[in-house]
Amino acid sequence: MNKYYSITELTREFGISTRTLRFYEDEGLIHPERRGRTRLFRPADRRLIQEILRGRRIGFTIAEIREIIQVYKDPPGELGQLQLLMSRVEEKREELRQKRKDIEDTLTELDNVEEACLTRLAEIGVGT
Amino acid sequence: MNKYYSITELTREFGISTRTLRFYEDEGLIHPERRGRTRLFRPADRRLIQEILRGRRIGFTIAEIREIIQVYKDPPGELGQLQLLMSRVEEKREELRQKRKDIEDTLTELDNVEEACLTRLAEIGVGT
DNA sequence: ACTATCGTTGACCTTGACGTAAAAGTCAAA
DNA sequence: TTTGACTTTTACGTCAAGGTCAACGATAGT
Repeated sequence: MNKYYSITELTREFGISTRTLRFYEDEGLIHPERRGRTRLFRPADRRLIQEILRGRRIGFTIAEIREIIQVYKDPPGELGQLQLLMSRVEEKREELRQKRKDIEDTLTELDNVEEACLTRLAEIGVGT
Repeated sequence: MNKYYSITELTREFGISTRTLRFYEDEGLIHPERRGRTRLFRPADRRLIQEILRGRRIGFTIAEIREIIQVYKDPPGELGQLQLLMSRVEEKREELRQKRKDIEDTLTELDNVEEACLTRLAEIGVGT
């Protein structure tokens, strides 16, 4: 009893549009099955979509996401390709570490904003 | 002796184009001084640009960045505005925390990719 | 005087990631 | 059988964030 998800089922779950999922298929990120013309998504497709959306949230482009998926599907066998891949992976990691630091800095900045707001609220609250 | 930075000085430092800085001025993010028509950037402008770029790296839109700058320049005095601001800040924080988690998950995933690469390299190395 | 380098404005162009609308097929419930 | 909810494809539209190009001014070096 292989479970299938319909397209709208998934759009509801993930808060995206059908256009987005069809677009991702056009872009070669996903390959749902078909019954006639209708798309049928299996659990594996669903998990892949989750990963795509995670990539999207952290700012990867469609092309980058496609590349990552490719690597998972069939990792390069040739030496030069492997070395190239590893150096690109290292680049990405550095980028992500920078991004994480940016986020942490911004989070503490938001702490300050919040504190300033609370102070202000207290002032106003006292004044009335 | 108030130091000034020229536009190209900053583009070189930050790896962006003059178009980008002029665009940011058009968008009201920065307000460099002028001598005639030429823009003169002061250290404060430079620091602001750094923060703008940090916002950009973590995926904030121009509009969001402008909003944040606004809050810093003059925090709202009215109660309702303050409460609105605080709830929006809380939203952003949640978004950033999610993003941070996404990044951490992806970083460990990249660890795995790298390891797989190394294994593969060893195989190839041994095979030849 | 000529050339380089750096600066300006203004206008249109491009790219990514979808949105939206048209026209039509499928299937279940009332 | 008609309505409603779902699905499809094709195709043009949009929006953000700049890129690119033209035409020009100021300044410095040779």
